[in-house]
Amino acid sequence: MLQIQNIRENQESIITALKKRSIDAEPMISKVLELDEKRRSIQTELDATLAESNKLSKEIGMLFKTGKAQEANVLKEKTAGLKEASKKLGEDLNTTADELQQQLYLIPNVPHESVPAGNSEEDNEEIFKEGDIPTLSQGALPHWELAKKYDIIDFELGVKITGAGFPVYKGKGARLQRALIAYFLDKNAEAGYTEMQVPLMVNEDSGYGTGQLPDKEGQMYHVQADDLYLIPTAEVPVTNLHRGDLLAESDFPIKYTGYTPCFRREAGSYGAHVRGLNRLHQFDKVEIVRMEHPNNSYQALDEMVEHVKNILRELKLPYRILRLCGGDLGFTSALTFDFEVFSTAQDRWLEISSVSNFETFQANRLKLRYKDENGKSQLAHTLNGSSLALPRVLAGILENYQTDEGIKIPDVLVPYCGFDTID
RNA sequence: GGAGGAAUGGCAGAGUGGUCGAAUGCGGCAGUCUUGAAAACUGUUGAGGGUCACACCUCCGGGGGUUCGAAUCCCUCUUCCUCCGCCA
Repeated sequence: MLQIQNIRENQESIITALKKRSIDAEPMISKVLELDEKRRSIQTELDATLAESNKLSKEIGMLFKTGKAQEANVLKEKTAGLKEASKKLGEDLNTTADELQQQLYLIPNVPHESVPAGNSEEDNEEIFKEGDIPTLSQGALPHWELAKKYDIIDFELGVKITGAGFPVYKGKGARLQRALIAYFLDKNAEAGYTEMQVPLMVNEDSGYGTGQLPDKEGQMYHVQADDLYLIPTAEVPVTNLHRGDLLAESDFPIKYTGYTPCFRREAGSYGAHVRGLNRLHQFDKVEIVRMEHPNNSYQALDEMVEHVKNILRELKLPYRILRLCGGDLGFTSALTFDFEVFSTAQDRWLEISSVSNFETFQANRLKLRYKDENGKSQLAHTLNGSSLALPRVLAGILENYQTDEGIKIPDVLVPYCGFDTID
C-alpha cells in the first residue's frame, strides 16, 4: 500500500511510473486524493467539536466540585448537541477512512526506475545467463516421464488421495526433496539467514500485511470454519513476524530463511504448462526474507541475487536472470528479478526463484517501522526471494542430469542424499 | 470441551468515574564525573492524525454502550494464565 502522504506529494511521478505497468492510475489517484481531502476536513470538524465538549466537560466537573450544581446543569444541556454532532461526524469519518483504505488497496506498488515498461513476460529483460546447456542423448525425456520411469513421483496417487496438483514423492524422489531442502537451508544459514519454522496457516491480518489480501483472495485456500488461510509462500508468515514492530536502526539487517510447503489454488491455470511439476497446488519452497533500512535495501537485493546465483552454480544448472517489466511485476513489488532454469528436455525456461524489493509497500500495511537518527518513525523496507522453489529445481535436475545409466545427482547434493544416481 | 482470572508505554508494573497520555522501576538517549569504561548523579524518553509551526484531536487488547465526563462501569469478541477433562 502506498503512503497517502507520498501520493499527495508525488502525484505526477507516481502516475508516470505506474504507466510502466500499463495502467492508467490517474482515476484511482484522484479518487484517493479526493477521499483524503474529505477525510481530513471531516477530521478537522470532528476535532473542533470534541475540543469544545472536552472543554465543557472540564468546566462541569469544576462546577460540581465547587457545589454549583445548577450552573453545571445548564452547561450539561449544551453538550447534548455537541454529542450528537460528534457522533454523526465520527460515523462519516469511519466511512470515509474506510473508503480511502479500500481505494488505496487497489493501487499497486510504484516500479523502481530501472524497471522496463511492458505488458507481458515478452518485455522482460534478460540481464544474465550462465551455465552450460547439456547435450542429451536421443531418448531424453521430460521430467514427468522420468518420474514414472524411475518411480520417484506419483501424480496419480496424489489425485486419488487429494486431487490434481498434489504429487506424492516416493523413495529416492522423497529423499532428493529432503536433500534439497536441507541443502538450501544450510546455504542460507551460511549466508547469515536465521532459520525459522512458522505456521502454515495465517489469519486475515497477516494476509493483508504482505498484500495477498485483498488482491489475491481467490488464490489462497481459505479454511472457512476458522477463517484461516493456507500460506501461498513462507513470505507471508515470515514477513508478518515483525508486523506492527517499531525497530531500532541497529536491528537491521534482519535476515530470515524458512522452509514451508506452499499452497496455491492456481485458479484458471491449464494446459501443457501445468504438466508434471511445472505448476502445483502444493509444493515446497525455501524462502529468504529481509527487513532493511531504506538506504540499504537495493544493496540487500543485489546480495540476494548473488546468493541465489551461487546456489545455482553449485548445482551446475543452466539459468538466466530476468529483470521483470512493469506488466509482469507483482502487485506489491518495486523491482523483481526472476531466475529461470533451462529445462533441456522440455526446451523451455522454468521460473525457480523470484527476488523482490517491496520498499515500503508491505511495511506500510504491516506498520513495520524503525526509529531514525532523529527519533522519527520511518517505514522499513522488506524484501524476499525464493532460494529455492523445489519442484522446478527438481524438474531441472531430472531433465538436465539424465543419462543412459540413470539420473546423476549433482555433487553438492550427494552427501545430503546418500546416493549419487537414481536408477 | 467445562470453571475461574487477566490484558496498561520497549519491558516490568501502579492506577476502580474528572486533577490520567497515565506513578514507579528497568531499558534507551544526552550530560556531569573519568585517560576511557563501569558505577553514581542530573536531565530526557510512547504512538498516530493535524498544522508552515503551534493549537487541537485520537489511542490503556478489538468493537459497541452508559455518562456532561471512561484506563476505571456495562455488553461483546479475541488472546493469555490457572484448575478440571481429553489427547499426539
